Amino acid sequence: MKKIKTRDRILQTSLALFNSVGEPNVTTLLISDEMDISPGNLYYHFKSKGDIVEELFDDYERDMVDLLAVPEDADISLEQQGFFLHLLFEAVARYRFLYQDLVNVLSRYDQLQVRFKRIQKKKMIAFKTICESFRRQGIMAIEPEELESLCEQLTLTACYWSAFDTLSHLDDRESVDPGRGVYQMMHLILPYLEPGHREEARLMSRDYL
Amino acid sequence: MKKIKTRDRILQTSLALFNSVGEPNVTTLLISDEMDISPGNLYYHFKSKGDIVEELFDDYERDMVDLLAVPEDADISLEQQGFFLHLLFEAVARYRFLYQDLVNVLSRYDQLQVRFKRIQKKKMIAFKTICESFRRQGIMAIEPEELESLCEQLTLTACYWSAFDTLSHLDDRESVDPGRGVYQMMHLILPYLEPGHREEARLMSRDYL
DNA sequence: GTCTATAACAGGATAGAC
DNA sequence: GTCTATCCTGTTATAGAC
Repeated sequence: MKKIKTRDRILQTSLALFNSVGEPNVTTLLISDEMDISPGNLYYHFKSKGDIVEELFDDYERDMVDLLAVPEDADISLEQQGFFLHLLFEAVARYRFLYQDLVNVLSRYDQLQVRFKRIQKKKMIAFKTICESFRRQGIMAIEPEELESLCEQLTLTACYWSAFDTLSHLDDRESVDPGRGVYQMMHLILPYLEPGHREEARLMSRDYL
Repeated sequence: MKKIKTRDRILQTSLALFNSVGEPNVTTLLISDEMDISPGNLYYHFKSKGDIVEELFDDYERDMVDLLAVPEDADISLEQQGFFLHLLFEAVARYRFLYQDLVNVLSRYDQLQVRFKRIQKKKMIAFKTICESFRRQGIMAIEPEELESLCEQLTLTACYWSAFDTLSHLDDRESVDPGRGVYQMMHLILPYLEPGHREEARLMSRDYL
């Protein structure tokens, strides 16, 4: 029953508010208000709002780098891939404020831009590695040109699905179900799987609905 | 050689600035400065910045409604579909400021939210209509479940491709090439086409690169 | 570490002269 | 229609007491 340090509570509260009403709409005053501390106290722990955003981005980056370290020449199963996608969508959902106002946020904190792009590239490479593994195992049959286009599509979808989903289905930004995203990603891959494995993957995808 | 009315120049300049640096980063002062008029003059023509955004949105909505009026039971060719996609991406690129900071913009002008969602739905229906037409003509073979997922994917891609593309490839937001987007959309459809037509579509898609 | 008060500033918007 | 000057508000950030 340890009590959480104020500094950490600020990060926690900020993340929650950013995700629910959008980073640009969250003022330092709103954060301190929500926590029942004074604005001055907030500025004792962080020298600017940007610092809070950056520290949250650090966390995001760490999570992503860990997750995207896909082994180069392992045999990845369809099931493992489903699990991977699940974790990926969860991570994205945890920091969805970044994605919801991506261009805006990156334009105001431009040190983040390079780092974000680097992560995007890592994602794309991870997808490629997985597909290559599938191909080696005879699970997938795909031409190089299609592979390129598929991986771009997977990266785009991983990036924007949650924003798209909240936009079209509900009006509150509180809860996001990663399942639909995983389902959608699997359906992108499906057509390129060998007929036998395709059925297996289709059945698996339905579990995520 | 008629001279353009100030009111229209404001709309024009605003759109250009919104697209290039993002709507939230454009102040009314920046707009008037760019046009070499006074801020007061701007407010003579529009009672608020929001009004400018709304009027631009009106244009966008009109363009979209026109474009998305796809005839229910016509036989649509692959070529017509390519042309349709081309026009769609051009329209989206013209108003890309909306998409780049979608959640943010829609949260600040909430009258737009409903209208935007309505357009999104229209897009999805247009894609469905086209696919149904392909199926009737024996160009496409697809299960209902995949059709649903494909149309969602097409809608998502139409929405976010340009933002994604500018993010990953260049650093300036001035010019957007709609071609890559069309190519990518075609490659989403490709796997569901009948083998004969698939080759035709693949060749066609390359023209857009 | 936390508070209150307030400075400093930016952006949206208005008033009134020309 | 257009200008200059100015107000108002919200937001970031700091100073100094407790």
